[in-house]
Amino acid sequence: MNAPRDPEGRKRQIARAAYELLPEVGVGGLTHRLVAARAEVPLGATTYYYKTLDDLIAAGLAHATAVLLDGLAAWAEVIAAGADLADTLADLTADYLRDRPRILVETELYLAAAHRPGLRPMARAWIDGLTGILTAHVSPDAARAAVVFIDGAVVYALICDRPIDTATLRESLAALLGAHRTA
Amino acid sequence: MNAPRDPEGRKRQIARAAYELLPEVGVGGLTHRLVAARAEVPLGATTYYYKTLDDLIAAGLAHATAVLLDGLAAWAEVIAAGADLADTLADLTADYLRDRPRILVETELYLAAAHRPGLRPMARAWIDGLTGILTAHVSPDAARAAVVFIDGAVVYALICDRPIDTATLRESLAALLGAHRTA
Amino acid sequence: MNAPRDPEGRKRQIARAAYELLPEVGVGGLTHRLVAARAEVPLGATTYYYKTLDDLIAAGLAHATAVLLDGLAAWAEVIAAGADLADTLADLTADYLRDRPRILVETELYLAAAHRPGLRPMARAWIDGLTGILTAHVSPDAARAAVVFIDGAVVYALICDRPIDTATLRESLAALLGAHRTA
Amino acid sequence: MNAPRDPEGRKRQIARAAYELLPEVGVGGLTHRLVAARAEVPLGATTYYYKTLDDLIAAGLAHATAVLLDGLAAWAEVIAAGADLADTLADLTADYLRDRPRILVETELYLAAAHRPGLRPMARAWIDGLTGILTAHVSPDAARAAVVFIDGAVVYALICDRPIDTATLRESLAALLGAHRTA
DNA sequence: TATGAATGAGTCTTCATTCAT
DNA sequence: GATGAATGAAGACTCATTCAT
Repeated sequence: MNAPRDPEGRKRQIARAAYELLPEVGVGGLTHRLVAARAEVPLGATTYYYKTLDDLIAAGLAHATAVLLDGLAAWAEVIAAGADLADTLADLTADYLRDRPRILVETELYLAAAHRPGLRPMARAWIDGLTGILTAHVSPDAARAAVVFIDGAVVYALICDRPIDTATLRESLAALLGAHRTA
Repeated sequence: MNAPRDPEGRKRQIARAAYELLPEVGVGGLTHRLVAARAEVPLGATTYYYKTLDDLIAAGLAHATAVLLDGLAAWAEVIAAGADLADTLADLTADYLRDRPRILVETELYLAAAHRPGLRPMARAWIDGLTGILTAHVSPDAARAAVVFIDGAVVYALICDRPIDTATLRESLAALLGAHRTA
Repeated sequence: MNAPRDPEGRKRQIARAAYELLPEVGVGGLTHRLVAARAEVPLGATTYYYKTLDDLIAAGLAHATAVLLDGLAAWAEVIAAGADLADTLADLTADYLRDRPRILVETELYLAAAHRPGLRPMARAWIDGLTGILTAHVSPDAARAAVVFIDGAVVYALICDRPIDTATLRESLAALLGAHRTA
Repeated sequence: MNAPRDPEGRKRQIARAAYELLPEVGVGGLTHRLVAARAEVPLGATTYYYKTLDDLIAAGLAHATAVLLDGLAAWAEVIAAGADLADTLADLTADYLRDRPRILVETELYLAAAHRPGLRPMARAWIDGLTGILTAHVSPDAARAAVVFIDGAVVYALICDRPIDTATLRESLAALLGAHRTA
């Protein structure tokens, strides 16, 4: 599908395929063959562009991180737009929680990073990014508390089918953002 | 260590070895061989007692769940003892977050359950258990919000080396437990 | 199901289970476990009564042979009753060909006997038995030719779904029984 | 013997080894390892070219079928040459029955096809092929009867050490080819 | 006598990785 | 540069068989 004479594109295409597969098969289920098939490139291409399986996994997770950060940029805009912070954040979070592949891949990233320190900067990018955005409006502690709560809601959504509803999110986030104010 | 001809003990021994390995190698890294070596039983014993690798993983996670619930019973006692709820909970959580193998295995359980619905009841046991304990003191929504926050703190601790400090935990938990009061 | 205190019956029960399984899984698919499950006896019973898997297979095939010879006795009666030989034989054969498990197990027996000379007497029992019955009415050569044809019809039925029809059987058998007359 | 980097040849070589082993160990006794050793290729090569054991077995049986059909082509020529049909066919059959590996593998094919419908077309190739050849000279029913008889002689030869002698074959085949004439 | 536990050999199969082309 | 072939290690799993009880 992609001309062999576009190395950059090929490499991205492979990383993207790895990213797509992550929520489906998990980090432990990723293989060169699976990625090659999904990316519709020959098997050799996957090892050519990513020397080892770990590299390939890292590439998939890096792509995931990029997507997460893209999403974060959107959050930043909405939040900057100004309405009530807890409200806005609750809405954004509720939307996010409905995107199961995304929260799955985020959690895969976290757990992979827990086992391999090399991946931690990527995992922290989401946390730090969102914390940074919120810090424009509340204290760092409050911001971090909100982020922690949101990540708790993510894992909650993974196993409880029915995620926390928006109203509850709003109330909790309001409480957290309101606390620490004096800190 | 465990004499043959003690099927019950043997089976538990194997499950325990699987449990021990989970934080070290993750669900995806668990193999019959690894478990057999750790449990110091012949390879065949692992498949004799647990027909498939999935069974073996489930056994390890079930053991983990039992340990988590044990821990929860201790929490229940301390909480019942009566001091300020947010204080107590913050202390318990802070201790818990320092037990890296434990929070690793909890997260492994969550992610595994996310992929395999059959494991979800085990994953929910912790959440529901703690929620139940807290519901004796606060509204269900507040209880659940606190639990969500604690689980967020767990994944935070996994990748940020330095967990949330006790004071921040206390303040956040107090805010969450205090909110929802009217709900 | 069978009282442990009826060794003879137990042994027969196991052999019978092996026999039942043969058309389903073939000689190569027979295992102690499968037989134990089918016979509803503990695993140990299968190895207790039949030292080795080969013994167990032989027992199943011996049971099959006994069944085949029983069937042959019925044939002998019908044939002795007197109607036209080719007619009678064609009818009997047509019925037989419709009993797929039976012709499957007969062929399993043949092939197993082809590989293991020790089983050949059992395989020959059917051929020799039927030949003997027919020899009362036609020359040995004609009898044997008819038997050979019938066994050809058996393997034909195995793979062609639709067996040779009775009319064709009758005509062929009549021709074979009529030939060799001078021999 | 066969250089790597000749995929076609390699694949054929493996199929051929499987084919050679079939009369020796039977379908049930065929393993990747056995085939790899016989073909003098590494173990991985067998699974590289034939994804599953079933594929490997099918490949061996397909090779067998090809050999059978080759033999049939020779029969066609001899038969076309013209001498008395029953005579010719009896001679060809007698020769065939002396080739034990060949008749073993033919029977393995039949039985395997009995269990797995996917293999039936291969099993029928021989039957249909020979029937077709004979149909040029006699009625379809007569042709098929002769083929059935020949296959009966095959299984007979497998277990009776001494196959039917040529004279008897001739007489039986003559009778069968002569019958059905009016049909 | 009878049986469930136990095990080690052996099977299929998958895959990361290497390499010739 | 790119790729399909190639392979050896490793894994899950099955089972005949043995043996303590």
